[in-house]
Amino acid sequence: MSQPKLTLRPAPPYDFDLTAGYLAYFLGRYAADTFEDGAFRRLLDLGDGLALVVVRSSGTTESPALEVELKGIDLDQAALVEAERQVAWMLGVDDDVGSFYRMANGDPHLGGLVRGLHGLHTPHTPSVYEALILAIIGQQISTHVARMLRTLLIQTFGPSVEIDGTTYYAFPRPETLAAAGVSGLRDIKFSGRKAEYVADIARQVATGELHLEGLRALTAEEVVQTLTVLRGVGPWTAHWLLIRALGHADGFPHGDLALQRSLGLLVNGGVPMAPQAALEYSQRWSPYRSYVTTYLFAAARLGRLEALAGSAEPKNV
DNA sequence: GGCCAGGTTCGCT
DNA sequence: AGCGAACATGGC
Repeated sequence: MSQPKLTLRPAPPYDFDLTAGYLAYFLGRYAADTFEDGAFRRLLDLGDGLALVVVRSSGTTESPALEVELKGIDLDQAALVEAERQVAWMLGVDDDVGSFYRMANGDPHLGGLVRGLHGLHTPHTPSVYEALILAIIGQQISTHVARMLRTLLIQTFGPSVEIDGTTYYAFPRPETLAAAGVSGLRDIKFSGRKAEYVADIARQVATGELHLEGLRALTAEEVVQTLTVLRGVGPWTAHWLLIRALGHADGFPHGDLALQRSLGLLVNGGVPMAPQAALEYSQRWSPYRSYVTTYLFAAARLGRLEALAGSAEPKNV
């Protein structure tokens, strides 16, 4: 059993604790991702086999370095390269926050938000498919319930392996979810509607009818157009994927309740902004709205948003 | 128990 | 086009 190691050098500034923490929703464990005791762990499904990646920081925010360990299987060179690519993508190591910071520092509301989260990069899901399934699960339900459903999905249908006494789960393959079908998903407490959406998309991906990775070649507008054709996918989900799966810089899910509240705290005297008002207001942050969204969610999850609340008068909504 | 929660679809004007 | 209601589930 080989245990290759490699080093990643993220684009500074890069705060590993913040970025990996955000990926795990600052809860230590979230779905297939864990970040505990300074180590980010995730079981990757490389097609040929499963590989547990363990990542730790060996640098600083201004001079970042990550040590990556691969455990659990004998990896050939191609799998090694693929695992490295996926980890780097997940942890946003190539994400360059410099131009966003320059914009934010000239903005009356973003300065404090950005300073408190210095070095947070946007993390990504390994596949577009994973982000899509996770996003649909998260629609309209509380973050707590969403977390429960996501964990249940992964632990029921995800490929797993036991390493050093701990069981790790990779994200379920589309053919597994397609086979589970609506009834299999209903068994793990999905609503009928969510079960239909997820089973249908999994089936389309499994058959090759839907090629989600192909979205990487498209513009943001084309991505939204393509995705919203799918049943169960609206503007919120499409924009969420721009940010979390595709690494676009200017996604903005203005239909998001939490985003409307966060924005209200930041710029609207605590009054949540209506979706259209939020969208219009956000134009001034283009083309960096994905970063604004990520930083707002990070601040909210860390309970820091109230401290940043501006004194601006409520705008008409 | 009733109400709400990090939307989307469907059926009405 | 735009608006309201239904959808289903767990937690407070």
